Amino acid sequence: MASTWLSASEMRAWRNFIESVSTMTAALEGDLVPFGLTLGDYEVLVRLSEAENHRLRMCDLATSLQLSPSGLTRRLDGLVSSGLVERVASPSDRRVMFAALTAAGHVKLVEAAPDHVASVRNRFLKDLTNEQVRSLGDIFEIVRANLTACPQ
Amino acid sequence: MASTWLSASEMRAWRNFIESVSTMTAALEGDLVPFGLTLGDYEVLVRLSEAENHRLRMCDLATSLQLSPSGLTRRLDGLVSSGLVERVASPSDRRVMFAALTAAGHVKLVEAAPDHVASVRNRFLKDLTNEQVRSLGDIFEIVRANLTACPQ
DNA sequence: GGCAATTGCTTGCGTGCGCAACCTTTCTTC
DNA sequence: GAAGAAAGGTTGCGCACGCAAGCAATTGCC
Repeated sequence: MASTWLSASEMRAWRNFIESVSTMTAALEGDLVPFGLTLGDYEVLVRLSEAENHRLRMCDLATSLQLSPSGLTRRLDGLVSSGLVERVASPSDRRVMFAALTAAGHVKLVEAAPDHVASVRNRFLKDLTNEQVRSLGDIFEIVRANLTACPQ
Repeated sequence: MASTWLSASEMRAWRNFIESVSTMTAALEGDLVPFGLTLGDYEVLVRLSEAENHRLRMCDLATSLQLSPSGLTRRLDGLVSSGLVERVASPSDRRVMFAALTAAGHVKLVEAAPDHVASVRNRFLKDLTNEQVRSLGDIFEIVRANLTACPQ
């Protein structure tokens, strides 16, 4: 059961999964090009739109996006120069910067979201039964829990 | 059913999935560091080891890895200078180059494989039931089929 | 209260990769 | 068989990101 090799079933799951991930990511990325957005950019907009006052501390945003601090700084540079996000200094702690959604950023998100959602459905969920979608949720909830529990 | 938004179940599947992917990739990558290998490098060694005569044409390897031609050229540069892979000119078609596993490359793969497999199991499959693993295989087989069928 | 440790963010550097341009070899078409 | 099209690989360039170092502000400890 727990041999040093993968069983046929495990192998099948792993290979199909790995293969799907890269292809799907590329497809989702491509679907966002018409909006001038990267998948990464889109994620930023989503997190900010869900946050209180449409703003988040850089470090919180970074961990939420699983991005290094420098990575987030650079990604934000792009979004700021596109006018979708702005940096706001915190009055209470002068070390921290907030990333804040601008009006234009909110508009852009509202504009792109339906397409992106359709994209997720088309590229990912389309041919799955409700039962399979539910199962998917269960499975990756377990995987996620396991990953966060892991000693790294 | 096919609204412009994701149902709760779809949302759960999507979010857990997306979150898991990046974390898991980082973890698998980290587990290979002791061997001086990248996940990408490891994939190259696997493909070559499975190929006839332990060699593949660059272009075939590139598509198999979902990598651009230039991307593969660079990745191979690294593996060649590590001595794990060598470039072999094709006698029959002088445009093509083979990427061929060296003896050292084979040794390295045999050395790293058990750890990597354990890594996949620990980070991914560990807490899943056999039924869930089977289901995972089913699901991503469908997803893969859908993705390859998609107009891009 | 003052000095170290910590936290938060940014910058310099290196790496990996895609795209476009390029060269070479082979295939196609007449 | 010669000219154009296509296929296979590599190189120049740019971009995104991680790591280590650095700087500023805050917290902790005595």
